[in-house]
Amino acid sequence: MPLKLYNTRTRKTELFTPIRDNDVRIYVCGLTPSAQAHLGHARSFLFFDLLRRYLAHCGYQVTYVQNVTDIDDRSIQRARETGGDWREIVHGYYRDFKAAMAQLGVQEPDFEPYATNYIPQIVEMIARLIESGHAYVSKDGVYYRVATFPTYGALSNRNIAELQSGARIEVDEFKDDPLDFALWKFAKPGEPQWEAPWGAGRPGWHIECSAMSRELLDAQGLGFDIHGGGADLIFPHHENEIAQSEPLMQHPPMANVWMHGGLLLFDNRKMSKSLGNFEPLPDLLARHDAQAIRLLFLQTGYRKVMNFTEESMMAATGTLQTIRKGYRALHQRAEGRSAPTLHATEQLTTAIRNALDDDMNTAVSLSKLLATASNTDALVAAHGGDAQAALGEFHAMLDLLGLTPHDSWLIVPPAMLPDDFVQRLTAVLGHEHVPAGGAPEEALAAIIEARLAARARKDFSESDRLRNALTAVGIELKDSKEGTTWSVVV
RNA sequence: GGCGACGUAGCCAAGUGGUAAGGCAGGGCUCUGCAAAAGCCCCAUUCGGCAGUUCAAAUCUGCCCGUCGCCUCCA
Repeated sequence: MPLKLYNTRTRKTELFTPIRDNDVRIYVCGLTPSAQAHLGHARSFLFFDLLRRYLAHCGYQVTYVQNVTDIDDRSIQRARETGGDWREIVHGYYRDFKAAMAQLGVQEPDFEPYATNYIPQIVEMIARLIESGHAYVSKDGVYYRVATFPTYGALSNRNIAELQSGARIEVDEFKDDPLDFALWKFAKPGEPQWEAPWGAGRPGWHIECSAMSRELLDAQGLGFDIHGGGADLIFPHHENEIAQSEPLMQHPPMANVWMHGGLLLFDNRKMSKSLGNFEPLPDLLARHDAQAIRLLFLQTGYRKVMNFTEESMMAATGTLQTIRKGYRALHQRAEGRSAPTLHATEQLTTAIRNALDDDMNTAVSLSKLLATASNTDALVAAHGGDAQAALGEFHAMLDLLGLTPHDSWLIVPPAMLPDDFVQRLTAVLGHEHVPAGGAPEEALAAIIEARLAARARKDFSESDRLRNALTAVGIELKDSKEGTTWSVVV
């Protein structure tokens, strides 16, 4: 089953066909690090990370570009407010963002261009737009003349006349038309600036993406394969990118497939910098398992608006446990086996591929994975009893979905005993089994040993008394054939 | 006002004409002294409402109700 993707440009789900044989080129609008990144950003980049993984899995050679718009009005304003340096502000937020992405298992882009490193390309593109009559120099900057691009609005399904009558477009005395947008903004005193033929200043938002995608993915102007971003970028950002790029191309469209991720709501409202209703990503990642966050997003279609709640986060955490248990069970069965003969059946792989081929239906693909995780016997049986092969397939699919198994999945993490453990234990049991001044671990070991001795002589009332005592101080015991283990109850 | 998305069990969510995936939570059973773990099983005659098309509708059409997004910086 071939891959089909929904294309915002045509408003249809279409067969995906690369422009250049096996070579797939993707440009995703990255971050403008003028504030902390939030979960909405994570959702978007997590999705494009998955898309990239899947395209690679399908055998394509993928080039993935994700830009950094490191100069914008907001970061300048922030620098003015705090008295800091705009570069430091931007780089600080970006560093946090990168760390969060790494934690979420998002692969590094092949190119991560900073807008300020492409000023010459930006200036050149603006010059060509002026030459060709698509842009004009005004008093406070250079503007794009929207009226010169007849198909403006095609991506977002709007028409120019309608937009012009819209009451919400800011009227600017230096623009010939309210729809026109800035390509270059002349610097006011004290603002960061770069030299340009029309006057020193900085690039407007939008032009950096046109210039950098051209430079890195499409020097010939033949278009590239996929352009992605959040749904809130469709208008005006992507519309403007098209207007800037396509007049200078050999063969429009700028990008064959335009893909947009649904926005994430928080408390039923859009997360946004301006509304301020979001929890910074680093804070959220400190509270929740990064893989559970990835899993949470896999459960919902990428184009759907999704509402984040603490409850759904907890559910995803539970689901992740199911997956880890399944993996652990498979791993145990596979141990000691030899000669892994993969490709025995690959039923799971086929099911997951079919789901992803259908416009990246992660919810269905995940359900296939979960059916396996909670019934590992079936997967092993499908591999003719070869647990090693079953494990290999399961592992590969987890990796494809970005839920790469970690060694820690195989062990129950050693819990930390609370600092006041001995004290609390003494309060419950006295010094009966608790050596005074001993380490918490020793005290616990002593109790466990005493209980095992009681069990050995079938003194179950004593055994239960000790279990209950430990329960009272928050320790849960588990008896198994291998011995007694404990964990801290939260 | 224009454009668009969504409304499926307690919660999340898949399903776009053939009789409701999956997860979380909940319940039952088996097994272990108890407990936990594990395994097995149950959990929507019904898809916001009302009409209509059809042999057949959660899926198509119309109207209505509700929630949200874009149209302004935003993933």
